[in-house]
Amino acid sequence: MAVTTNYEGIDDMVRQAQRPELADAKQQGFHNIGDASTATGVSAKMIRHYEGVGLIPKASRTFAGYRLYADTDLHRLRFIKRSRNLGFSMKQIETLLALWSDQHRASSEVKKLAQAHAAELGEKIREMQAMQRTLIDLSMHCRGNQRPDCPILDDLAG
Amino acid sequence: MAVTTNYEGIDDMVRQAQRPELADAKQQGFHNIGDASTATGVSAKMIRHYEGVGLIPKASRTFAGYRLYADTDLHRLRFIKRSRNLGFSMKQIETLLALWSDQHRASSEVKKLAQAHAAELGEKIREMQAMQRTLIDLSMHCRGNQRPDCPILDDLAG
DNA sequence: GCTGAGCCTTGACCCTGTTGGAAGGTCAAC
DNA sequence: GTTGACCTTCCAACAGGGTCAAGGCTCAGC
Repeated sequence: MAVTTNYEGIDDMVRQAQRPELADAKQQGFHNIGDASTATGVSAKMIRHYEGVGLIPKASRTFAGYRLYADTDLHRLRFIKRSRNLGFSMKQIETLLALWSDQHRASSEVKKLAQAHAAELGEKIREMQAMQRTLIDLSMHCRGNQRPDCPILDDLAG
Repeated sequence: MAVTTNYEGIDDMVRQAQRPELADAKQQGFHNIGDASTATGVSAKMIRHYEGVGLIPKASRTFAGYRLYADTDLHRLRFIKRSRNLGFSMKQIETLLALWSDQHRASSEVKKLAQAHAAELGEKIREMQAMQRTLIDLSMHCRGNQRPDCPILDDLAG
């Protein structure tokens, strides 16, 4: 079927140049998804998800289809992980990543984002504290014994 | 097709006894879903949802299929609404409703649930406060000007 | 009594945001 | 050859919000 002669191994060489074997890639400093996961603390599941929603670039693949990650990718994943630990949403992290990649960003933009998020947190904290205060208050007025009368339920019932 | 003679209006009377017209039902003190929604502050959408997940019993219907709610149903909806305002989860509310309906419950059970929820809230509040403190701390060290150097991003990057 | 306008309700479906899990198949390594 | 890691795809959770087409209800006008 081939029009030109195929020297043995040529196809393999071409393929390998584009889509390496896993062992070769690892020797060149790449990581598969499992290694990337343990190295960053981000689950493999979430790494795939982040790729799906565009938070990280599409990973290159081995010939067999395994994802490959360079050190810069791990760096990015750790950035995401730390941002999530601070409670930033995916959308906010998207912005943070863009600002991080932009060498000419103004630090005021980052500061504004961080402060806005801190304010959001403060709002939620206040709401939850109000709930907590009400619950504690109701509990204090409930004897909590074997009797059925209960001010907590009475309050919920109106 | 009918085996027996049908006196005029018999069918209507039977039907109406089981599945009334909306106007008749309203005159008897029932409410359609829109009225129930405005009376309780629970959206019609969520009333249907609560019925779907079994939090409230299946509503009776008019002949045309409209849901009908008695005052006891509104009472139950208000109970749910107040519980949600205090941050109880659906599962917790299910338990609260069961306790509410149980005339022989011990108030200690309700108190335990309320205190457990208050403790959960406290845990979340502490987490969010830690996030907030870190964010404020980082922001204080960021000049927030036109220069690109930013301790916030530096920290996120590790 | 009839018709149309303008609401209201119905069920079904998709979307939010983040993560876990399961199924069914392929690959690598021991 | 077996086992574990990885692949994709689909489903689930939470507590709702939004939208759609189809049909019911009410009231004004004729």
